[in-house]
Amino acid sequence: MGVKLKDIIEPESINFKYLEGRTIAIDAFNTLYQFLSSIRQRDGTPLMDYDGNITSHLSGILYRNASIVEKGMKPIYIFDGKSSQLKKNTVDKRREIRDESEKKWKEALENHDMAQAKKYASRSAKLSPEIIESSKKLLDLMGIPYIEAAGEGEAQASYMVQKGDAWAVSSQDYDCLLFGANRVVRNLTINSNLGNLEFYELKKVLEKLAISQEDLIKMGILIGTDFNEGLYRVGAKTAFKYAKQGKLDESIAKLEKETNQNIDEVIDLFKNPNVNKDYKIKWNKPKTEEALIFLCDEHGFSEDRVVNTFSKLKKLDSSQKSLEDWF
DNA sequence: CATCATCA
DNA sequence: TGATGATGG
Repeated sequence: MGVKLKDIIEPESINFKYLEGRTIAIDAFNTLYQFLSSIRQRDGTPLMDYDGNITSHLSGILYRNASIVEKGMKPIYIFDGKSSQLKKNTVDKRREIRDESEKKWKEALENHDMAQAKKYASRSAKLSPEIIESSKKLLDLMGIPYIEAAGEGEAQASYMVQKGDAWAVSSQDYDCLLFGANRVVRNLTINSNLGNLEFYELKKVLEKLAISQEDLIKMGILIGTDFNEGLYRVGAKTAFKYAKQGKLDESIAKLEKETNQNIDEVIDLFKNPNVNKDYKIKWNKPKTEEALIFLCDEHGFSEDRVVNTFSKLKKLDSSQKSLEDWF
């Protein structure tokens, strides 16, 4: 879910042209959840191969990345590492909702209510180890690099933008702004070019609100993050009001007292996140033959489609120098 | 979600 | 040619 900052920050509207030639650090778990929840049939059944393995995520990765690369962007995927103990409540709550949704999905199917079935099926999506492994394998075959975060994927991606190794983070969550990512892209989907491709520049966000990065972190904490419960009935607007009134610290103190949480730990998690600083990024030549075995032979994809889609990946091969590298 | 076929 | 709905795996 992430921190709900939407009500106080205005996105810039951009198009793909703006992202051409840019390295985009994509939050892998965030993206995989989107694919798994939305790439489904009308009754909510995900795409599957003959053996019953879920393949929705492979479909999403294949087609979206081919398009991203064709448009001249350079994607890197960032996978979550070990999640913080502070996130335990959030993780537990999500699992509960998932399990509940799975039951409701089956109930809806028995009642032949397809709309409800689809709704609850999408909420029941979960990332199994097989899904994560097969996603990494496909990225590899496409020549797209991925990195394992030490902790939170968003923290790692944000660090990489700060270092200049990526130009922006792509994630649906606003948490990256708390982690200090200079640039964040939302809604990076193929059909987002007309209208809803959102762009946030942290520096401009802070300037416009006239607050510091630390203020933003504290506001996020008052609203509630994956790592702490927020103050009751405090959303983005109220938190911003507190910032303007100079009441952030007293509100944090109140939160600590009322909910018995150590907020210093949460602030530290955002300011000094656990990140992997030793990573390398390299785009490789796509392995089309191997991909055909993996996707078509093993997972039932159409050969024509895979061949056609892989032909869009040519730009990625860093051994093939592009024009700008020559000058 | 992304692609494809179809229809105006 | 672009909007719409079914299909993909």
